[in-house]
Amino acid sequence: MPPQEPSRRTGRRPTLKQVADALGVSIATVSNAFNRPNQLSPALRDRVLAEAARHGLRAPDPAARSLRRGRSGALGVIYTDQLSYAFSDPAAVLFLKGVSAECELADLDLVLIPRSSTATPEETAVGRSVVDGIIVYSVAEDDPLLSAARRRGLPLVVVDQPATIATRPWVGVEDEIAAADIARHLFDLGHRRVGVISSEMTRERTGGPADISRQAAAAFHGTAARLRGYRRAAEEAGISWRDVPVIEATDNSEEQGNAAARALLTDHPLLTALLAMTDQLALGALRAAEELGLSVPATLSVAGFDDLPAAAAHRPALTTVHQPHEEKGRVAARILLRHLAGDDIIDLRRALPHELRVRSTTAPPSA
Amino acid sequence: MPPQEPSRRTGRRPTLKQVADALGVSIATVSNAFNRPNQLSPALRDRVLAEAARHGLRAPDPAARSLRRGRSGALGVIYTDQLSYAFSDPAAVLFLKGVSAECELADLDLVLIPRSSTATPEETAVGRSVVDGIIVYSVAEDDPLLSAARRRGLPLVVVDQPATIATRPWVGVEDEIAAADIARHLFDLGHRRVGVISSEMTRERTGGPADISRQAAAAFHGTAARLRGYRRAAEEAGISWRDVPVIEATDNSEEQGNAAARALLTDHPLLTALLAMTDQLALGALRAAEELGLSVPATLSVAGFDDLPAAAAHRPALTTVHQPHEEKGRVAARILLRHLAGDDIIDLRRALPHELRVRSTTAPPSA
DNA sequence: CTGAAAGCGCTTACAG
DNA sequence: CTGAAAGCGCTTACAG
Repeated sequence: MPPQEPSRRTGRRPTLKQVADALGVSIATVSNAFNRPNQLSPALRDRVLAEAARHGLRAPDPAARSLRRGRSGALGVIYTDQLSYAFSDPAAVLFLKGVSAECELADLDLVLIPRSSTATPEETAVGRSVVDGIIVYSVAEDDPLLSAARRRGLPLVVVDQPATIATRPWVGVEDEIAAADIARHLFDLGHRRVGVISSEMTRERTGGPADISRQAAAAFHGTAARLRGYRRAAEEAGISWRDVPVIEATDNSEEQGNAAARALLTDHPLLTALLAMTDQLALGALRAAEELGLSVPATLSVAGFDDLPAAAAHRPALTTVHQPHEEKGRVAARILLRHLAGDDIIDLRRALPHELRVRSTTAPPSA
Repeated sequence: MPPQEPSRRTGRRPTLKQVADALGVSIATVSNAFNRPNQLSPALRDRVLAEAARHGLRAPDPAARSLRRGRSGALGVIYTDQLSYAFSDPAAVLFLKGVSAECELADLDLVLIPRSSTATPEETAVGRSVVDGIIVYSVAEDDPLLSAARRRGLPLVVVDQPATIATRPWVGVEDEIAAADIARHLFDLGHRRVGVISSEMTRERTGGPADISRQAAAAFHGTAARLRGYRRAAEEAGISWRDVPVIEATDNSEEQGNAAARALLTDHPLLTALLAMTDQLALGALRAAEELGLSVPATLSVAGFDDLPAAAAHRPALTTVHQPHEEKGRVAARILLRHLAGDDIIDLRRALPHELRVRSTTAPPSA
């Protein structure tokens, strides 16, 4: 018995077959009119297209075409966190801008893949998206979404995480070196009592003071690498890492930076400088300093990481490490495209340059 | 002859059939193991899933599933401009945040559809995306992408444009009323010589002074409606619209606001207030005033529209009209979802509230 | 320049 | 609880 269920598609879309029947030609010819214009005479093509338009058919059905062709013309992106948070994260917005610019050039859709909010395993969402490859943006090493993406067997490019054997294509910045650079800047200025405002270390948000064992558990590559960089610079300056208080934020917001700075300054009133792991956190720390009546950089130095547009715009302008967020997005998309085209995977790794930007929130300690 | 072309799919994905054959069951059973767990015994389901995992099969092929089911589990968005510009537009970013939050709740992909950069008609991109419906965000009435989207026959919800008969579902703000409100605020303060910094009127960016005939050609609904609101308030205040100079920006950036303010102030040195059609433009005008040494609001009043986060954060804080950008995104997504579910189209229209926010950039004229 | 035929991988109502 | 069969709508290599 033929299954008689009605199509779920709203409004019953027209098909190539309807157009072919109306014209008395084969569906291959209708398909060719859309896909290989020079396979048929201009006159026939015009007739086919006119008839198709009359039926309200603008293009062959995308799902059927994707199935038959084996590719969809879309790139997927998965994000650290809930998808909607990405739009509150200026670095992510710049990154997506870069990705979208490349999609535009290649005429590819950009699919933002949410984390499933349902009770089903997080794997479902990433398993179901119609995409040719996935950009994994700043996702924790132990994220089930990442393993689901890997198991799906689609080409992947990992951004801001160390590449593993399973996913060679990679783009990022030398986080450890960059972090050491900015920490060294503070130590070179003469600071000895420095506090660190760290990003989240694991997917479970604990927050608060983070001792060495907590630091060792960091699953976010970026956090772990920057912490190592800070530590290296401290030890090179002859400062024991145990003497550097580290506080962990629960998300990348100014509010968290503000709260963390207050906590640090309360517990360690002698601190002369704050090393924030992102500009958002640094901007929050700056606000805390202002509210506390501490003048920056005279009484307190503050350094960030990222060089968001807001860093240079802030008064005083924030000393930070620049990284090319938008370019990172472009490069990630380009690598994925080359990967899809079958390029040799050896070349699919790119460390992007970073640069220390000394501005007005850092100075030698006054004490 | 069977076509022998190899599948284009990278890495030869495993299929339900392979798993079924390996186990000696039907592919229907494998499908059921994924889609209707309680259609088979737990023991068999476990065996099927284990075998599938062994083959590296996490989920049924998305394109085939979309074709067969007649729906894809994805929502599309098209934007006014090049897709990558959306990420430089704070209002668009907030809007997308709202859309993505709803996608997350409904476990749907969010597909950002680019404009084709190739020579092919702009219609190709929007014709090919695998989506169940499309959100048309702030697109000009005469945009070919909009007509392409309409012709595709997919459910559409139009945002920030007037709804036409062809696309009833609609979300937006009462632009004309909101614009009249803020203009009236200026006139009530006693301003008589007011200049307008307008957003683009048509898809072709001309820029520069815009006389009444140019204004009448405005194809962007938001621009046209706000202009009408300004005009109404001016005329209610007994001011002839002909005496109100209007300058048109070529994009929604602070740079354009700065340049437009300078041009306006150069040609009309007696202006006591500037009415900017967006906060971005207003922020640029504020910068121009600062660079020109005009004190705000003592010498010059400036008003915006949108109430971006940067408006309240600016010193002095910008007087503007608040509109709920993120909420607009949420509502657009919800309406589309209800539309897809077959809800009565009558209810699918929502005007969102706006609110005048008087802050510190407006005051009575000093002259 | 045009068409017949195979098949992309899946889901579903129904029979057993 | 499990399977046979139909068919979603299309594209392609090839024959004519």
